[in-house]
Amino acid sequence: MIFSKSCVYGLRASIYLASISREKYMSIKGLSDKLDISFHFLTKILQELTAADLLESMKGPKGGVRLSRRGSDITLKEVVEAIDGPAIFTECVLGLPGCGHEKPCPMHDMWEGTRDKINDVFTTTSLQDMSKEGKEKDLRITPDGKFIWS
Amino acid sequence: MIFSKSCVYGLRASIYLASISREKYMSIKGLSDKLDISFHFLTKILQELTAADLLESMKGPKGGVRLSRRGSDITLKEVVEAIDGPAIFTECVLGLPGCGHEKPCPMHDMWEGTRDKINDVFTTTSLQDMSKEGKEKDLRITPDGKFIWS
DNA sequence: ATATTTTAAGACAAAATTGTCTTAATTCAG
DNA sequence: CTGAATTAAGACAATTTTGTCTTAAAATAT
Repeated sequence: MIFSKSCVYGLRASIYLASISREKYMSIKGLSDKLDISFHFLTKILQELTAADLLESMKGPKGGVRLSRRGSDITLKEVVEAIDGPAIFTECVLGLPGCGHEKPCPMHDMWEGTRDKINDVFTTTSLQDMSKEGKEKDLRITPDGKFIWS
Repeated sequence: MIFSKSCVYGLRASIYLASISREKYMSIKGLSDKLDISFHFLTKILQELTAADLLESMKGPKGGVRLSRRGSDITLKEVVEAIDGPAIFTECVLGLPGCGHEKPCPMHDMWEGTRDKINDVFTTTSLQDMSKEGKEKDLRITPDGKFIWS
């Protein structure tokens, strides 16, 4: 899998959050029900996004999480980096430290262009782009078909 | 990391094998020393490549492993698929089963082009391409600088 | 034939990831 | 102020990945 499960869950949750009002907080329990993800596990993942200042959280009744900025202003790359780190956007395929233009590995040249493309699409795509796409076309963001955007 | 460690080790080993004579078998011990990979772990990985008919193995003195076809005729994709499976070349970023043109997820369109590009470069690049690149330019395929192609 | 070298196979251990649970801290409602 | 709802934090368990070790099987050389 290209991203860890944590990262996929983080993407699903943040894309969904971009589809609802940013005024109110949404409870993690509500999110975990909606997205069919274990509540406690999702809590831990969202804490990472909160620590990365992509989400804001609030305790107590009426508490929950919400995007800290407009969905149009948060890129998919930011979410991925907050959870899986920057490796996918920067790292050598063979995992060689310091691999780069100066000191490449044999796969460097064939991979660099593709890696840059991955970086590009994740940098230029916002959470809002994804939530809009999903909501307008009524696409699912969970394995089962039960998910609804409303 | 984009590929599992097993997969990276398998790539390093098969690229190296493409740089030497296909007549003789190279012992896994020799490979593991050269590539600085645990002997037993590498053995298991190479068994997967042998099971996938990318390598041939021979027991006993003078035994070892060698490419089962010319290095120019084995793609990087075959090696990756034999170890990590086809997911990276086919799978949805959000991990949704059945995600595709018919039944996409919100990320499908933005990802498909990049995924196809990954598929392309791994399909059109052979083990020989990589070993030639590495040998001619004397590039490393291990983290330390001790590796030598000769 | 026998001993040596080497891969094959699989049990086992360690580490990382994924998932669960409990307790504490904070916020809101009455 | 008190109680209920909710996130924060971290201990713990399960699973997967990574790595090690032992024994068996096969091939070579003498």
